[in-house]
Amino acid sequence: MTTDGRTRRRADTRQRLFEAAVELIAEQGFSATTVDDIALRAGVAKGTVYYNFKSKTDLFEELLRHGIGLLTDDFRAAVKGLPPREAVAALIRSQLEYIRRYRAFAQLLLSEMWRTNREWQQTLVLLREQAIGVIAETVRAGVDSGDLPADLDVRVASSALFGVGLVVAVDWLVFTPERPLEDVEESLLAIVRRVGTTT
Amino acid sequence: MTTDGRTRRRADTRQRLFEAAVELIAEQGFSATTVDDIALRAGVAKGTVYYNFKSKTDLFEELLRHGIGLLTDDFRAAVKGLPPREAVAALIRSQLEYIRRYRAFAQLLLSEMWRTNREWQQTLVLLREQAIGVIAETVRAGVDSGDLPADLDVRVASSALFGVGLVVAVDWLVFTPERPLEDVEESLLAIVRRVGTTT
Amino acid sequence: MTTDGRTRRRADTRQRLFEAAVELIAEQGFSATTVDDIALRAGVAKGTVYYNFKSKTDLFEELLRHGIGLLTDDFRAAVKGLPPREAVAALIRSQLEYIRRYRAFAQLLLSEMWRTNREWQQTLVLLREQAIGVIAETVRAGVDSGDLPADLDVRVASSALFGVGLVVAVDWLVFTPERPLEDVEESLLAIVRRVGTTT
Amino acid sequence: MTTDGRTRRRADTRQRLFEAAVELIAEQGFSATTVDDIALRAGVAKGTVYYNFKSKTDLFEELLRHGIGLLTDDFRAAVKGLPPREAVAALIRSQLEYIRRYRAFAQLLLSEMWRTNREWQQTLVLLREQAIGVIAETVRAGVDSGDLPADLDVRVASSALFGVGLVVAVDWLVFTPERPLEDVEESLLAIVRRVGTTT
DNA sequence: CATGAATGAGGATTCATTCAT
DNA sequence: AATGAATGAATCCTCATTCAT
Repeated sequence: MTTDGRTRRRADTRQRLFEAAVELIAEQGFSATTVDDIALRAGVAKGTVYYNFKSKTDLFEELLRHGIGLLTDDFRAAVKGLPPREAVAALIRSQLEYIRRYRAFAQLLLSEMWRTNREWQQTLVLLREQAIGVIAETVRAGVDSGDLPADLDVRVASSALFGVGLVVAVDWLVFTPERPLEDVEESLLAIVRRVGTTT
Repeated sequence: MTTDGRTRRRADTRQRLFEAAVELIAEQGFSATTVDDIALRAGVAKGTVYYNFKSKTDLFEELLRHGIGLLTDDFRAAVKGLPPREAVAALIRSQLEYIRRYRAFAQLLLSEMWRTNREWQQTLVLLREQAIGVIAETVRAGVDSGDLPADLDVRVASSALFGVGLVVAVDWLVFTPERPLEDVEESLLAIVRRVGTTT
Repeated sequence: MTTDGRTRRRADTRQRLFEAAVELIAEQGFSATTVDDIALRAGVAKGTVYYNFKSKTDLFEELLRHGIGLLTDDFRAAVKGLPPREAVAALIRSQLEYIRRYRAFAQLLLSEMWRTNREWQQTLVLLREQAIGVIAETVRAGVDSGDLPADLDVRVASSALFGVGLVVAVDWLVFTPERPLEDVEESLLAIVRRVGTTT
Repeated sequence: MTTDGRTRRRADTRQRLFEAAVELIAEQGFSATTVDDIALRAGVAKGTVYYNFKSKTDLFEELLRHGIGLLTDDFRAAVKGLPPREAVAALIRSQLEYIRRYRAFAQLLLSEMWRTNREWQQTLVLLREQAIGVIAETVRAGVDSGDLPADLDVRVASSALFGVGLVVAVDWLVFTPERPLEDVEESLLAIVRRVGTTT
């Protein structure tokens, strides 16, 4: 049908724009990436970017929403039905796999997450809450079940877990991509176990 | 003497420009920060920026050099004469204190360190080597002395240590600045010890 | 019949587009009014504008033709069979009523009539001639019949009459719409009588 | 002195930009006039426009302020110390001379004054008040002195006087510039006297 | 040593127009 | 008869850089 055809065409275009934008912004940052670059890499005319998004900033915010949405979904799927101890390991694995798959998006997050005073800061903080929320639920379950120490600050620990996972994974992919994922996973697990028992 | 007066005045101006630039770039990123912004915050005329630096990029590179130079100096001072085990702890403490003091610079590093394709990438990688080099020397000494496991990948471990310290400290200062430094230090030490014994 | 249905539908659409365009152009001017705006206010898709008119300029020119055509018709109907003196009064009344009814179109005329260098200037000057022509015929009849002074410059007087009627009426509708039409009519008549006797 | 030199240079540039902008906007309207056009005609680089004005709209608003300021000054100078009857005549003469001298600005006013919904509408209405205010003072003095009928609506009469003067003068300059100013002045005076005695 | 007016290349955004459905 | 996704030229605006003072 006409409507479907049009809808699909438009959705395709948006997807292409997302992909082009993620890569470029990961490499160069938001401001250094031009709308021309994005359109060129997506293979559409510049005007098409504006037909599909209100502005460059809008495109970026939707991108953040989309990317963190996927990560949050992965997190939820990973912990589903697992006992606390295994759930934490599953989250780490899930995060690593996500970052390996969407490396550009992860780089971009790493660059923007601890900035302040950017237009999309509010959006980003909210999205961060969302992703860290899933980790926090898992950690809390661990605390409740006695698998993790009762005095653990759930918020702080979840935030740190997220951040450490992000740097370690990105550092891996950027500087020593030949290391196997399992190796990195092992290091991260060691960190978590340790943190769990001391803080 | 006149020359001295001028030299001092100029050094002052440069310092003011450094400080203004660091803060702004930490908040908004390099591209989003304008030379006008920098001059305004430093309280000088725009032309003065160009009287003191060849270009905006040049200012930024000198900034990186200056900032990482200080950090490297701190690292060296911290480990001086210490046995391996204590030296690692001293590095962590030193990094935390540095970041608490030059928080904006740390945010800026966190944002730029894992980017690719930026003009100053080469400079930054070199500077990173410099700082991580000090950590690596210490870790290697630990391996040699048997305080750290013989199969530890020194390069990887040092890089991770640097990255984890950076992200944990910045996350701390941005999201839970009320936590005492000792608390954060404790968490980082736990991580390091654990990593040391497993990887 | 199908054809009739289509024709009527099309005529409807054109009328809706005219109305939307007149209002918007009166408010903001031709250049500041976008085809998107027009389509939106008319409640049709953008493509529909181009299905019905060759271009934005074409729509505007047809609009001018249509609007001034109506005015000229009103003028002709108003003076039909009247003696010169009453005919001038009838023209004024007619112009006022027209402007009250098509206020947006009048504003638009006021804005465009004394411009130069616009694409449709030629069209507009022609249309202006047409409307002023009717006034001029009436004035000339008055001169011929001795009701108006023999040395009156018919062209100049008619042009001024038209212009003064336009500003006074629009000023009335924009700034003091509560004034009754008769009041405004009275002022205009006073002007005309006077001008008639002096120029 | 340096500061003076700079200040003067800048003021010169602004003046050149004003002159270029007035002419172009009078011919084509605000939206149809590009900043490139303005810069080109003023003989400066495009960036200079933005160094001197916040935006194209800002330039236009300052232009309106400047132009109507001059007119208001002329009005005040014209009526200074004159008895009511002569003062009105002086105002008309003053307005005509102003329009002859700044014809482009007058055309521009005629085009924008009765629009609605433009960004600078508020500014323009205020400026209009300012100019009409001087006329109103004079008219009121005439009413008070008995030179003008007691039941005259001062606001309405002043507004109409201003509008009629504007349209008659512009019509004159656009369509019959060979007519001598005195001729036009005579017509306007006739109008005013008549209006004065009837409304 | 410092200034700030001016520049122009470059980047974000708009919008009339086209065209496949 | 109508639609709306896509286009790209035109436009507004920004900003690093220069230079005369």
